[in-house]
Amino acid sequence: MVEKHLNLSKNQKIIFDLIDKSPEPMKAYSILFNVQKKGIKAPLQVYRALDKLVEIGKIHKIESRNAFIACQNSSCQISKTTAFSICESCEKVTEIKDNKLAKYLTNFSDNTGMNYKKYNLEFFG
Amino acid sequence: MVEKHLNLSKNQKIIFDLIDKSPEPMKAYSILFNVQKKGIKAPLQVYRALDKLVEIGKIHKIESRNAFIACQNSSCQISKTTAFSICESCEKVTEIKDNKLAKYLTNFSDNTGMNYKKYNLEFFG
DNA sequence: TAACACTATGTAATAATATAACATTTAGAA
DNA sequence: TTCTAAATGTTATATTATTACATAGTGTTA
Repeated sequence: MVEKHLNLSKNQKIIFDLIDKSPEPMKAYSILFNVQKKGIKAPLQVYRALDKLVEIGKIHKIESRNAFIACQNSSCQISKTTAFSICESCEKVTEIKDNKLAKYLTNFSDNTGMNYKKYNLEFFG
Repeated sequence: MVEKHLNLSKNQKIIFDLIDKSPEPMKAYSILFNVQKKGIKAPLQVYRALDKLVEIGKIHKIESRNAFIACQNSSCQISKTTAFSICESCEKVTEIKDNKLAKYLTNFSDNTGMNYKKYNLEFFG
């Protein structure tokens, strides 16, 4: 796991480490508040690192919460297919790793015959 | 279809009609701009109507776009299970009505054995 | 009808989330 | 070294959403 973010830049490392340690999804301005002591002063610095981390699959955005969570897949890749369970009482979010579900959704064809290599699924309960 | 929004209030009707006529998802402030001539002046009036319309299932929020679309299911109900396809080039959004998909996801159990009566799925392509 | 509860509305102010524009620096490849 | 792409720093601003408080309508029921 040491090489996990060898190729991350300084700001990206700082922000990834913070999100990775957090037990719950973090919001951008909460991240900003927490990294100000490390010299990251502006929202844009946070959003740029978040964009990059999402792009390379090290974190995911929980769209319904505008919050970010570290990828919980140990062999973390550029992942365009994501699924989460979200507790509506406690706001705990867990990434769902289920190969059958992933296969089912990746192979899903809509009524036009189109299928999709990218999706985001959020379960609530 | 006449009784479709008999029980909607004035603001809810105005805003539902606008979204229903739109060929694409509408954002809250675009809605606001479009209904100002009808006397709806403030964001909160829009958000309150949107909240209610989502709650009763007449519209859905596309979370990844912060935009709202009319329910495309003719027998529109309080719907807690939603699936959409989103074109990343043209931003066209279509609601997916697929009973097998709905059944699969409604019956899905995660590794804790938990299953979920509510979900939102967004496909991108 | 009157009293009540519930839903909806109006208005102002502000909070929270996100991006545009521009200048500079760093890291790696050629 | 030179070049290029990626990353950073900074200010300002755009976009999305909520808080707080006052008022009005709607339906129920005593």
